[in-house]
Amino acid sequence: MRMTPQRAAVLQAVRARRWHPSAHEVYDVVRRQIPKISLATVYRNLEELVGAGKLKRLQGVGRERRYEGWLKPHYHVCCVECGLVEDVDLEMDHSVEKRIEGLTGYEIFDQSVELIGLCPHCRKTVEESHARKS
Amino acid sequence: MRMTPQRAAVLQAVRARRWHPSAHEVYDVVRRQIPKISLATVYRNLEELVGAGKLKRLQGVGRERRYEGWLKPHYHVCCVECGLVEDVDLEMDHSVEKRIEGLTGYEIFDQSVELIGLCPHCRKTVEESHARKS
DNA sequence: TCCAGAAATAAGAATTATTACCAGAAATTA
DNA sequence: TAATTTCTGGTAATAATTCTTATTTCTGGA
Ligand SMILES: [Mn+2]
Ligand SMILES: [Mn+2]
Ligand SMILES: [Zn+2]
Ligand SMILES: [Zn+2]
Repeated sequence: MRMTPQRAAVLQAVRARRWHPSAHEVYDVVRRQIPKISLATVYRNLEELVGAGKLKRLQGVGRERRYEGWLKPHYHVCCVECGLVEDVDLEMDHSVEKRIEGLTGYEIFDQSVELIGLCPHCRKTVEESHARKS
Repeated sequence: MRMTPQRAAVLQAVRARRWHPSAHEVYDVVRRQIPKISLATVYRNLEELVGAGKLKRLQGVGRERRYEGWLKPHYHVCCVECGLVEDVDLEMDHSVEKRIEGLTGYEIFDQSVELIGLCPHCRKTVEESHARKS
């Protein structure tokens, strides 16, 4: 796999922050650097970088596919209200993997854990609207 | 929410087996009972049943949205090779939820855990192709 | 250095999954 | 019964992703 300017820009855009951009969001970022880049090139390179193990694909929260530059396994918290998906910097517990390998006969090599709830901001909003009703 | 024949058939189709059907797969099943049912009705009712807490939506593995009739929280094993998603009947560990609530300020009320790997069948296929190469 | 693939690109068409819309049917209410 | 509400089937529209094709860029050997 050649490292073209387009491909490098895509990789860097996803790695940049701890962020989980969709293809279109990556496109918007990369376009500032390479204005003529095609959306199809972004899609293609995202998938190729996943294939090469340089990016991960997020288990779909929401409609679009999202990508991940932080390769270390980690938990995600997802807000059902605003759609935010944030990383949690906490050592992951892998003990369940072994147990499930024995139970199912699968060979497990990764784990995707999303904690579903309300972010601090939406929590406030929801509590206020409850108070208004009662 | 009225329980119309269409809605009941959709609910029953998802509950039937421990399976994770897409809207179109539900459509194919329900159509045998109600041949004139519209695909839009299936989509609409699936979402309404999720809203009413009678079905759950699966965190997207693959491109279509999948639905779940087994409401008890449980682990899923996903095969990267063939796309199979299976239930694991094992009591879930909820201890991490509390820890993450404290850490992030989120209010967590659900958890979605997918164990990514190879199903017993694909495992065999992959091992054989490795042997052939060497 | 020049050339012949091979690999990658931009642009846009096509495909797929989902949602929106609407007119009429069915159920509910007064 | 008549008015109102809810739901349905059919179809059009939208959004995300993939495919196609002509063109450009790169690489390794003559
Ligand atoms: Mn992450
Ligand atoms: Mn399940
Ligand atoms: Zn939020
Ligand atoms: Zn498999």
